Amino acid sequence: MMPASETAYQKIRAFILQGEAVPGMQLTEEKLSEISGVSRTSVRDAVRRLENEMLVVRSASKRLSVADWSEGEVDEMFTLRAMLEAHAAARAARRIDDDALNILRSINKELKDAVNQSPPDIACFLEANRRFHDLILECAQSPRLTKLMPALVEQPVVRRTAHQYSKIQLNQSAVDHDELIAAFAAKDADWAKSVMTSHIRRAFHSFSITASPDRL
Amino acid sequence: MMPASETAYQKIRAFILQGEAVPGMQLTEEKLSEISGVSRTSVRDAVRRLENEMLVVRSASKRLSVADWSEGEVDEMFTLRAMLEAHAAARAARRIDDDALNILRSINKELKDAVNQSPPDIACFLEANRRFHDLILECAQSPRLTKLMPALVEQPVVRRTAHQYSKIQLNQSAVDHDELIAAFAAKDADWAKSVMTSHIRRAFHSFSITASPDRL
DNA sequence: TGCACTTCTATTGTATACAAAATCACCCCG
DNA sequence: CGGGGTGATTTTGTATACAATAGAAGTGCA
Repeated sequence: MMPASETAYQKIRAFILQGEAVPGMQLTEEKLSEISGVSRTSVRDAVRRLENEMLVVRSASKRLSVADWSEGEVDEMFTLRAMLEAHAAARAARRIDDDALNILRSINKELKDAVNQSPPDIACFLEANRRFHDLILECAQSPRLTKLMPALVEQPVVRRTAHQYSKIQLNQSAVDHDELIAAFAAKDADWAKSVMTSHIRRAFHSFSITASPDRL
Repeated sequence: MMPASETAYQKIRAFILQGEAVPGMQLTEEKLSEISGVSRTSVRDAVRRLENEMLVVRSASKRLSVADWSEGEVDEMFTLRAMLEAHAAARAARRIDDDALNILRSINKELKDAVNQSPPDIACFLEANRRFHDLILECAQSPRLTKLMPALVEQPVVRRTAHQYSKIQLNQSAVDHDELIAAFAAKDADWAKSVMTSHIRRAFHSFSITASPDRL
């Protein structure tokens, strides 16, 4: 049996990321308790975690709401994420072993398979993409980096775009990943860093373009 | 009256940072509850915050202990801090106004006064230093950066060195701050970024040198 | 009508009691 | 003696009840 606070965390997180919640909407602990089916104590625990990931925010008077970030703040998020993931890639390049390298290759194969479905299997793609980046983070062997990253990925705003990626963009991701793998295989930290920076920043701009219709 | 969880947070934090706790030492919620004089509920709240700042860590079996980082992890911490504070300085340079600039000047004056005492007033220095960096962070206007920084400053390990700064090192900090202020006044983001990078990395190496005797 | 003041209600904060899980100490059996 | 299991003890997890506080709604007075 999963701990109640973990249940609450996952349910609330899904509630926020999978579209049932609207950015800016108010949340009460009572409501979240109903949604997740556990007591407020555990909900509060879960909310703490979500606060750190900046999926929910607390107003001056301690009331909770679903995070809603301005365009400028989304820019900043991608900038920080690019900095930190690039740094992680550089560290990983120096530390990665053949096992991890092979796992990366196999994950990226899954990712390509997902892209080549018609239509592309976005859920699978996102899942493989997540595992790919997570493994790199693990190879970087930096507990601090591992702690900081969750606040920079999977923001509420991301869901607006997920299903709008074009096949070309999805393919480009796979190509980027291949080049990252090459950089890792060569143990070239600078190369890995550059590729990762481009990879994240390209995703950012794809995001901006495909997301903007939402704001029209 | 301060909220109980805030009381707990401050007391436990002081307990860890001001030398009563030993890195690696085990902590129980019960013990922390006694130390802080509030119930375990509030202690758990406080502990969550401290976990995010990575001042305490949780073992696989959920037991708490005072964080204890390897040399390599301290290096990584300073590297990340240098990256993020430099980024913050660059943003601040583009956004800072005359009011904030003047406050920075006045804080740095306090800092210099503390250094010029005989012996230098370290507590005052650290306090002014903290406010200086905090104000820059505020001027950077990046909620994410603000969220991430606490995990990169005031680590348990820092206290080993605080009182070992030489007057030369303290003075160099004041000089760095002056140059930062100049960069801000000129709204030169690149300049500010470079100065901040040097500032943090110099502190890191001063730390390494003065801290190493502890490890002999 | 406008505005302060005062209930009343909704929401968060805290303590306590109990449940679950992990660790430890001990004992039994090989 | 040593290993494994079993019961006791410590420690963390969760729920519930109640307290404190913030927000909303109403009320009376100028």
